[in-house]
Amino acid sequence: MHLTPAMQAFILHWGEMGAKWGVNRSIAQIHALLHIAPEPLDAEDIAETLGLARSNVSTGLKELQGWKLVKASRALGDRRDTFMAIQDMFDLATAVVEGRREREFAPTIAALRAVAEEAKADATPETVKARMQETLETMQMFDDWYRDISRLPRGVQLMMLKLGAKLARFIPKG
Amino acid sequence: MHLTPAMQAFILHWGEMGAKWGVNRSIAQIHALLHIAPEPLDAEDIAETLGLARSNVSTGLKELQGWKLVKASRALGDRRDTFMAIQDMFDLATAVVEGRREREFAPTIAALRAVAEEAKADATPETVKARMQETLETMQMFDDWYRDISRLPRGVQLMMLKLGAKLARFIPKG
DNA sequence: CCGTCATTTCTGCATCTCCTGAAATATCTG
DNA sequence: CAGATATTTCAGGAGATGCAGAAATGACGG
Repeated sequence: MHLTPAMQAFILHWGEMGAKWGVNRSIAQIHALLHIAPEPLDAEDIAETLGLARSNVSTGLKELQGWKLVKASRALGDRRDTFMAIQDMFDLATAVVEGRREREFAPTIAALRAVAEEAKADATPETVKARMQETLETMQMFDDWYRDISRLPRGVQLMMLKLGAKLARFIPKG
Repeated sequence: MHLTPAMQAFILHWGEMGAKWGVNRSIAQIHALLHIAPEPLDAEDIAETLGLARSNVSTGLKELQGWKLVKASRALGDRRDTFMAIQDMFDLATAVVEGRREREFAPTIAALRAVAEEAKADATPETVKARMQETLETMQMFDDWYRDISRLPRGVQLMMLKLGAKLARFIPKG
């Protein structure tokens, strides 16, 4: 697939952003390419376009599918897969947040909960135990909030986003 | 400073979490230690406790101060700095989010805006330009939302968090 | 202005991550 | 089942990151 300079720049920036957030740069670039691509691409095409080894693209695509950011499909009577990124930006954001929550945030909360429990048994000072507990509770509060919100219908979520700070007006006092 | 097994475990998990989110593991550990420490620690103490080179602790502390997660202070008539992490968990979360927005999210939006502009001039296909535009607008929407919310008083923010999905009830229809 | 103590910068090395190309495996066709 | 095509796995190497220790810089007291 031919890339115009602007498309190259887009992919580059997307890759940078990924790198800063702990995502492999190449994988982020593959995602960027699929994100702007008007039609599904096959792995070979991606490898050529981005100048990556075919094998890498394979691994990257697998990972992106694991995050549910990319879907594979195969045209009838074709032998190779073609790949497409989630189209809707809101769905994309949801998938990313949900993925990170599930794989990184939730397990950390669970681990810290166990640690806080362990602290009760060993010689950990009271003040430290209290800090751990507070940490845990706040993280849990954020997690609960996210899970609450994520269950709402998309339309309501969008509304809340667009209302932004104005929402505060409708909050019951006290 | 002596670490009980639970404290060690806490620091380890905090470090792991940091690593997954693109933060240097040692730096995350330094932060974890300061986070649970009941009183301010000096750099020497941190280095010993975590088994890091003194120089690395220095760099790490500088970075943590840059993120406004840690404050340095010096007792009157003392020659060495002591360090303390933000105490309130909500303040911590705010500092992290604000830091990332400022350094990583906002610059990316700006870069993508420039790219979208560039795309108008070069041979980028219409569909691709549209995708870029949509991407930009959604990212901007999230950013606007965050900036809106971040300006509200802490009490209101807490209220919104605790209300969670129930907030949807107060959203005006339409 | 010199000595002490603390901090920071810098250099080289160890480790880890990531990528490539080759080999192995899987899938489909005739 | 043999051949063709696509995908995945894997071992090795290149490059990036992170760390320790040495050297340089800075701050303060006398």
